[in-house]
Amino acid sequence: MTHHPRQLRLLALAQEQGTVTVEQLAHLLGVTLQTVRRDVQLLAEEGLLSRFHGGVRVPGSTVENMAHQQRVNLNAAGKARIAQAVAAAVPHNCSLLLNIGTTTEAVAQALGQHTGLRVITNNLNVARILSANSKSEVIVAGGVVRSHDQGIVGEAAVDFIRQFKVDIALIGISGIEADGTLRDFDYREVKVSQTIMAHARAVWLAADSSKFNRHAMVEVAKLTQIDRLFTDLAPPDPFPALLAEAGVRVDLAAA
Amino acid sequence: MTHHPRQLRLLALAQEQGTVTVEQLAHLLGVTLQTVRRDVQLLAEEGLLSRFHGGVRVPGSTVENMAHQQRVNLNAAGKARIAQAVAAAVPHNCSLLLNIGTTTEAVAQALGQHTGLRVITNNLNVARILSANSKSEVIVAGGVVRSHDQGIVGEAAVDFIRQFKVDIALIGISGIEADGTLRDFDYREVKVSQTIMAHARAVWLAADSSKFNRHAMVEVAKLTQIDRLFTDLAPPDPFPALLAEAGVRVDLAAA
DNA sequence: GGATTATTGTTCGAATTTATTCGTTTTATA
DNA sequence: TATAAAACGAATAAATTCGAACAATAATCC
Repeated sequence: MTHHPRQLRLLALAQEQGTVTVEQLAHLLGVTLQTVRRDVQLLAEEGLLSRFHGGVRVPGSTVENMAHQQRVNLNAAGKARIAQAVAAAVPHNCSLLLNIGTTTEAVAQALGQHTGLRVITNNLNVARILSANSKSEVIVAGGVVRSHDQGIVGEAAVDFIRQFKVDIALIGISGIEADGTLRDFDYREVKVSQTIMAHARAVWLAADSSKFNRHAMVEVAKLTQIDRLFTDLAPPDPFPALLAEAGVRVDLAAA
Repeated sequence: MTHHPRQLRLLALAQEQGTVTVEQLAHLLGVTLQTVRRDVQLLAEEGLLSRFHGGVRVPGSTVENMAHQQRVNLNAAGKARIAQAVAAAVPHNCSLLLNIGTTTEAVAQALGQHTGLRVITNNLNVARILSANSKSEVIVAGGVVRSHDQGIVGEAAVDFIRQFKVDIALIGISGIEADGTLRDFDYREVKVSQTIMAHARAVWLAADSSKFNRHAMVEVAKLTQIDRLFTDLAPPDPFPALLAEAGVRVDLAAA
């Protein structure tokens, strides 16, 4: 006798939301609190869930990636819309390079239904999300794992990525400045991102509205190197002019 | 005796819908609940269906994703004890290679408090677990991600690992046979494991009691290549003699 | 055609699951 | 720290589902 479908739905809900209250679960599943508690107890005993007073969370979400989880939640709705737009633009059976960033992770999630993709990434979260989709092949770059965001950086990652040439590079970024430069915080990550861009036939940038005029130290690239920009709100001045001048096609994933 | 057409239709319906209740099936097939139950019992015994209270599901639709989690729970207590023993034997500030396997994941968990470790792995779960511990450096091998267990296999991973030479290789394995061979199921994973062993000054094997006399296809190594074995129960005959002959030091992590 | 076997439907007690109630434990707030 | 509110888990009753036994029907064989 295997799990009841309701229990699987419960697990899926927990996976989706990260944490869910017992009350939410009872409402979403259409059963009483007590039934939810029974299911939760069972699933927790099997190690499929961790529970806390009032609800459950996916197991193994330590304090460490909570900081990361919170970043994921920053403008989550906007990122999800961007991710949907990107996914809609990505054809089946093509090759992709994805770099580090919560936006690219959202895109990975949205690419779950694609078939025949070949995805190369230096982001362990992207690898984990996409490898659950057995219809696509996931290749992860080797190198040192950065603890705070599970990103792989360093010379080894750069060398690894140099082996490939893909259809589309999908880049997330920390900030876009008014002078038309894309910037990031970590020097090593910048090296990887530059390599990714150099080894793709097209470069797409996914950046939610909070990235405009946000300052970061290290220059990754110029806007002119970008082919398409996916964002959730119309960029503020002076970016529309800059983008037009750089020949960047802008895809607005509005609410 | 082959299957009744009705049973084939039942299977098709289950495939279509993912999950179906017994009642739905009775209605759709135009037979009584009892007949459906008889069919369902038969098909479930043949492994063609998984049943739950009230209905059935195709085996391995949603459940497949949980397979890994469930394997983690197999003899979880034994694995945890082994992991503690291994962690106690690993000195601080040393370099390690960890391969794929739920036991090595348990070890990774147990190594969380060590400082100054340098860990190289082809297991994304190990990387995730250990990268949360910022006092150690985690290096992940590059290559194709195997979806069912987040392991990295293939030529790229082998090449990557060849760059290093570490103090200790910690190996998990699928089965240990009575002829003194260590075996695994996936040919590509075997290649990685062999490379890991070749690039370490000492080879430690972590294997819970269920691995003895368990059959797997591909030979990874001989017992003679192992320096230490960590297990949770005294090995059955003829392994004590074999281990002594091979000069393997056995560490028993008993309850 | 008649006897035998296999399959399906019916009935009913056993087992499982769910909802309700209530005392206990945990968490939040003054 | 004391108090109130919320969440938890145990117990029980109601509802649902399961499986076994047996009768009815269909299929097969001589």
